Parts: sequence; structure tokens; C-alpha cells
Amino acid sequence: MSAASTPEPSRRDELLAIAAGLFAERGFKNTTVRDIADAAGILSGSLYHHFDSKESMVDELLDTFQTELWKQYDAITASDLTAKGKLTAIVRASFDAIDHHHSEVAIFQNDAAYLTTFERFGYLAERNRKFRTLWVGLLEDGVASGELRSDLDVELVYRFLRDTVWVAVRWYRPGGSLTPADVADQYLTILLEGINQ
Amino acid sequence: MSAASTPEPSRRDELLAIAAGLFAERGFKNTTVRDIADAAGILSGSLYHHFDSKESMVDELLDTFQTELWKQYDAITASDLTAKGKLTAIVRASFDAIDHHHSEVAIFQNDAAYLTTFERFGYLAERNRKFRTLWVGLLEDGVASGELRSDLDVELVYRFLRDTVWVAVRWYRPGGSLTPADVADQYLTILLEGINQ
DNA sequence: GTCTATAGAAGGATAGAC
DNA sequence: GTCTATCCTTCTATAGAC
Repeated sequence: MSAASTPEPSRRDELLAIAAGLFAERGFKNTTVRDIADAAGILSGSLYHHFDSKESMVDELLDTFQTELWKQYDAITASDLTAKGKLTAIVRASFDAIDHHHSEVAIFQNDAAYLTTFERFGYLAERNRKFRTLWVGLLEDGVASGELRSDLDVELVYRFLRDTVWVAVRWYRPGGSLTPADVADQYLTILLEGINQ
Repeated sequence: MSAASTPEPSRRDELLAIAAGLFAERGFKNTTVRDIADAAGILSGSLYHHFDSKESMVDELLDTFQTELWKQYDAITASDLTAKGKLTAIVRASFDAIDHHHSEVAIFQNDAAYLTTFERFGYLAERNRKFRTLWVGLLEDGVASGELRSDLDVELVYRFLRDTVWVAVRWYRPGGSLTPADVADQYLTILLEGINQ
């Protein structure tokens, strides 16, 4: 029986975490089932006792992560913050995700475009649409309320913001000197105020 | 004999362009030599009359592109613009590259991390270091001269800037309604002035 | 410059023993 | 839950004819 504070991860969870790290580091296609098995100290065939396929591993990783992330986004959306307040909160939540679910975010950043070409991963495209609707809506609300400047192309600002946040997974390392809050604050300062003196 | 205005591309160049498009679209690892041959209307074995290997194709693409890009960067560096002026010029040159060498930039964005693990592509890491030195130097000069604000982490601004520019290759489509100059101007406005009202 | 034919390696996945 | 053993597919690359 496992301690209440840190429930013992199942073997399945351990294997999934190992796969996540490798997928994030080398990419989905560049990681073989033999790589995963080696890292886990077992043989590749044994993986299939736990998972149907390599695809189902990455599927489970991305789906679980995205479901959790959207719980946070939905809570922020439903809050009574202003548009700018919500934008800020979502940026912070996203950097937290980069910190706490680094592998999943990296996989999403690097391999989503490829995975989306399979029907199985159709939910990724759907979530992207939802994400765009959320961001663009908040940006438009911010412009309408006078919080944000009105002379910029909202669609372009959206892409700028989205990419800027998620691409940070490429250099951010959990456990380093910068906390996700540090990074989020500096990014928000640049985004909101610019780097001009 | 070819017309002087548009020199006829060699068969080799045609094949390289086809490979570039596929690498950019699906990723290097997800593109097979059969895919390239199919797209060119020949059989995969025939590719090896023109190229040593699949790796040498992507190598030639990236090396040629980077050499050309750095000619522009070096010219900007050597100019008598202010630090901020140089930063602006480099951002514009980079968006031009996204426009004119879309495939190469996409390959670099998506596959460089993987390719760098081979000695053959060591020059990619070297160019990255050179790029960092250039950007960080300009940002520091801008702060020193009072053109740029001094309360931000220069290293972090550098990463922000670098990623923001290059990741645009994911959504920017050459020939669309936005010119590279349009995008560069809006990005520079956000970066320099922010989106606050 | 391309085709036929195929070698040789590496990959995902399975069946059944332990 | 893991191992042994192996199948089948896919992939890069080669040799020689046309």
C-alpha cells in the first residue's frame, strides 16, 4: 500500500513517464519502442503488456495533459477578472504548465503538427480552435474595454502571444533559477509595455 | 539553353526543392526517400544518382540557406545603424527569410534540435551561438545607449525575440495577404511598445 | 537520368513460456 | 510483469541494365 502523501506510481505510469521524457527530448518519431524499453530496463515486447501501441502512449499523454490544462483555462474564463486580467492569468497558467508538465508541452509543441494528420488525434485540432477562440475573444474584449490598444491586428497578436508562450518550452528547464512566475512576469511586461525605454 | 532572366534549375535543384517542401511539411524523419521520389515522379533509387543520402539533402539545404542569411546579418552588423536600428533590420531580414526561404526556415525550426545530435550538423550549433552573441550584444548596446529599457533580463529578452521571430514560420504563408514587412512591423511594434493602451 | 531488383538494417508488434 | 523468439513491414541504400 502506498503512502497518502505520494501515492506510488503504477508500473504503467512509470513507463509512461519514461516515454514522455524520451518523446519530449528526441521527438515521437525519433524514439523507438526499444529506446523506451531500454530506458525502463525491460525488453520492447514487454511494453505491449501495458500499452496497445506507441501511438496510444503519446495519445494518453497529450489527452490527459490537455484535459487538465483546460480545467484551469475554463476556471479563468468563468472568473470575474477583466479581459486583461484573464489574459494575464492564462499566460501564467501556461508557464506553470511548461514547468509542471514539461514533457507533455514539448511533445505538443514539436509533434502535434505531425500527429494531427491522424484522425485519432483530431482532438488536438479541436483544442487549438478552442484556444484561438478564447484568446481572440479576450483580446477583442480588451480592445473594446480600452485596456488594450486598438491599432494592432488581433489575429496577429493572438499568434504572437500563443507562440511566444509555448515555444518557451524549448529553453525553459524546470528546477532552474527562473520560476515559471518569473518568466511569465517578464514576458507579460515585454508584451504589455514593450522594451523601448 | 536557358533564358537569362530565369536560369533553368538543374534536375538536382528541382529534386532538392521537392525534398525541401516535404521536409518542411512533414519533418525530416517523417519524410521517406520514397516520398521524395514519388513527388518527383521517379523511383527512390534514382535519387541516389544525385545525392549521397537523405541526410546530405537536408544538409545542403540548411547550409546554403544559413550561409546566405548570415551574409545579410553581417552586412547589418557592419552598418552604422544604432543598436535599435540594427535589431529592427535583423528582425526585418529574418521575416524576409521566412518569406523567401520558407521551407528551409521550417526545417531549421522543426528539425534542427534533432539534427544537431549528429556531428555532421555541428555547424548548426555554432551558428546558434553566433546568433546569440549578435542579439545579446545588440540588446546590451541598446540598453547602454538608453534606447532600450534596462530593467529586463537581457538573456530572457533575447530568447523571447529569437523564438518569436522564427516560430512565425509555422503560420506564415508566402503569397498570402500579409507581406513579411507587414508582419515584421507589427511584431516590432508589439515588441518595442507593447499592447497596453 | 531513370529503372529493375534487391540487400540489409531497423522498426512496430505478437504469441506463448515463465 | 517480463522474457524468448520472431514476424512483417518499412526504410535507406546499392548494383547494374537501359
